[in-house]
Amino acid sequence: MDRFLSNAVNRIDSKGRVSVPAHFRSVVQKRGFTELYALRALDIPAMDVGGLDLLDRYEERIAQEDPFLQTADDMSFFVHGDGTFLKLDQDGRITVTDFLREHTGITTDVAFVGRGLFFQIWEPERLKAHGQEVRARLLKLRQAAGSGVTAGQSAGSGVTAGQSE
Amino acid sequence: MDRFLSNAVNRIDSKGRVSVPAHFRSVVQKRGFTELYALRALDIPAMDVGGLDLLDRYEERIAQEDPFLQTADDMSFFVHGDGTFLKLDQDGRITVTDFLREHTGITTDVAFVGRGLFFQIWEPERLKAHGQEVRARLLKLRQAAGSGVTAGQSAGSGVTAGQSE
DNA sequence: TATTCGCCCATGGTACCCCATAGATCAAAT
DNA sequence: ATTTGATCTATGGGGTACCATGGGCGAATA
Repeated sequence: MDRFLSNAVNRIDSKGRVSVPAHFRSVVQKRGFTELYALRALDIPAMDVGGLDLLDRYEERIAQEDPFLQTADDMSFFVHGDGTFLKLDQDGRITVTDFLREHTGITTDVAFVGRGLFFQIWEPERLKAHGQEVRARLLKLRQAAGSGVTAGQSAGSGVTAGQSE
Repeated sequence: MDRFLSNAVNRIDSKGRVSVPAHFRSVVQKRGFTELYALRALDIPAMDVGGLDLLDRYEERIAQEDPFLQTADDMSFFVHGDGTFLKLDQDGRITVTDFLREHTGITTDVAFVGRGLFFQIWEPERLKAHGQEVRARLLKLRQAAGSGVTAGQSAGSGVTAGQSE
């Protein structure tokens, strides 16, 4: 399997390090990532983490915009300014910096959530709350639109698969 | 990686010096910048810092304007008249001049923000405020983008709509 | 002369390397 | 099925190199 799947909660040690789940590490290796790129998610207190391809994809998107309009500038500000590299140490751990803590609210434990081509980092309690919100939204969506909706909507999303515990 | 990424806040010492983040310095070297140019960003209290290519970028923008309009002349004046060199000392520090302070509002601390091919210098509090504005605009953009976005929105991740796959 | 600027070194903190260990997981064997 | 043993994984800690920061000093400048 070369997709990020399932989720796990690990503890931050006294030096501020936390193990990336072994399964995720093997995916990272299989996909040939040498560095991890982490980005603050827009409207949720989580970091999106992936390989350089994640960054490439964003930069391609930015390139489509008129480089002198505000939108392109905003996007670059977001992708470059609110992004960072996470270095895996030799034991497969990352250092949880203030930058990560600030956006996520992480203090002592880190939740890792597989999302297919990338994964996310959460503060465990907030993840739980968010999971319930997502579930409620999906339920409402299905009830509103009838039976065929689930398949049609989840086509480009991966939410239904990745979020379930 | 040879792009300016992530952000950091460093303190100005009693001599008016501040360290450029080590990661940025390595990018400067990798990209072969022999000198750093600092230009006033157009509509924000920040300095754009980069190599010669930074000037090219600005001039390209000016070229887009009608040369008979005042805008082009204003821009040229602004860019060429208000640029400086930033000299890195042996320990990778730059001196924060009054010129920098004036445009940015910097007093005791400097925020460095990666922007891909260049980086920016901000007063930390103003940066934070600007970041919130940018995020709000991007969020609005995504919500306005239409139906395909719904899934991407719960996926919570990026500027682009189709997040996974 | 007074001030600034560039170069040098010192230091505390942090990030990274290496190794150790307890618990979990899995396999084979009884 | 239970037990036993080998491997894998998360976690802890020691040591080291790097980095941000502070300060000294001499040369250039005003």
